[in-house]
Amino acid sequence: MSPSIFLPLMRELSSTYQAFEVYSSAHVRSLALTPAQFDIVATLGNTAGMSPKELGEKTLITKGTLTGVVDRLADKKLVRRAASPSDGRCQIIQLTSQGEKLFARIFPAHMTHMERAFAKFSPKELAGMTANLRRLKEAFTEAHRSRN
Amino acid sequence: MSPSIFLPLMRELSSTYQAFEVYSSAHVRSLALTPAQFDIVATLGNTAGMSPKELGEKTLITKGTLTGVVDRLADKKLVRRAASPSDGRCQIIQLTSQGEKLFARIFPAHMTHMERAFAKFSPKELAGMTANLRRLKEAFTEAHRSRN
DNA sequence: TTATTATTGTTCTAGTTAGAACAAATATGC
DNA sequence: GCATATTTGTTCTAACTAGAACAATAATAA
Repeated sequence: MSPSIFLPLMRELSSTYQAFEVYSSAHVRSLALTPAQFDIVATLGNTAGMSPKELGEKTLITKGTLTGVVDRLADKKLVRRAASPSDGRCQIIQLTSQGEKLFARIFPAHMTHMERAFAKFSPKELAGMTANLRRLKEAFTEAHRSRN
Repeated sequence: MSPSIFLPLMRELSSTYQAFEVYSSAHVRSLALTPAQFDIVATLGNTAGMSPKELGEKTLITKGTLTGVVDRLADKKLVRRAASPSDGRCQIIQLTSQGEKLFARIFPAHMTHMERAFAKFSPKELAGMTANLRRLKEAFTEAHRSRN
């Protein structure tokens, strides 16, 4: 297969994700959070908390990075670390009441911001794009798993 | 519009791009380059060189970042900065002969690596996904341009 | 039990990232 | 022509990033 067949898709995936990040993070920054910090707050919202491992899986932030992001949120008193009762290695990270208040204020606002970009698509189109991306993701995952 | 309509697409775009990066960068790193460095070398390959501005536009690396990436490639003697004859503010960045040799060796190898992930899709499917992503990108770009 | 292995989270390093402030050079408006 | 505005690339800062090494804890196997 010639690269000319799939190179445009590679480029388009990168530039589309980049455009998404630019649009999303401009708003997130105006709320005095970094994109990574927003992801953590959004993921912890409306939950009883979760371990760093689970949090990293949901937000796609690797564990070495996660330690620092959670540190900074803890400095801001938005998040708290508690020991897991059942496993001495684990923690439970949860929003403080201040963090919950922030979540309640900014999460709906961010959804409203993002909605503007999707307004031109029908639910069916959105579902179709989602399904296509999922297949593409699985192709990368599978190729990565079965590499030499 | 409820976020439940577009949130899955946001998540899928992020996770698909992440899976792409993981698969691609595992190979790039085995070639002793970072993903950003590989992008620069790949973009300069088979050209007479270009300004940092143009290089940044093609690779989606912002100018502040680009200075450092080019510095490190110049330290490795893979890239050279020359003054533009027509514009005193501009430079021309080009591959050294060592950089060209590296490009000739690793670019085809990386394409072969990437091809494995796309093998299961028909050219028509790839073109369809590319077109969908382009529409999505334009929606983000348009929403960003017309933000208050 | 006891030894080995795996998991969890932190630390460390090198690098990337965006954004803002800045200096130099060019372009524009009058 | 001259003052002003824009463009270009560097520098600076704060933060994120992945990957590897590490210590503590837990799970498994003998």
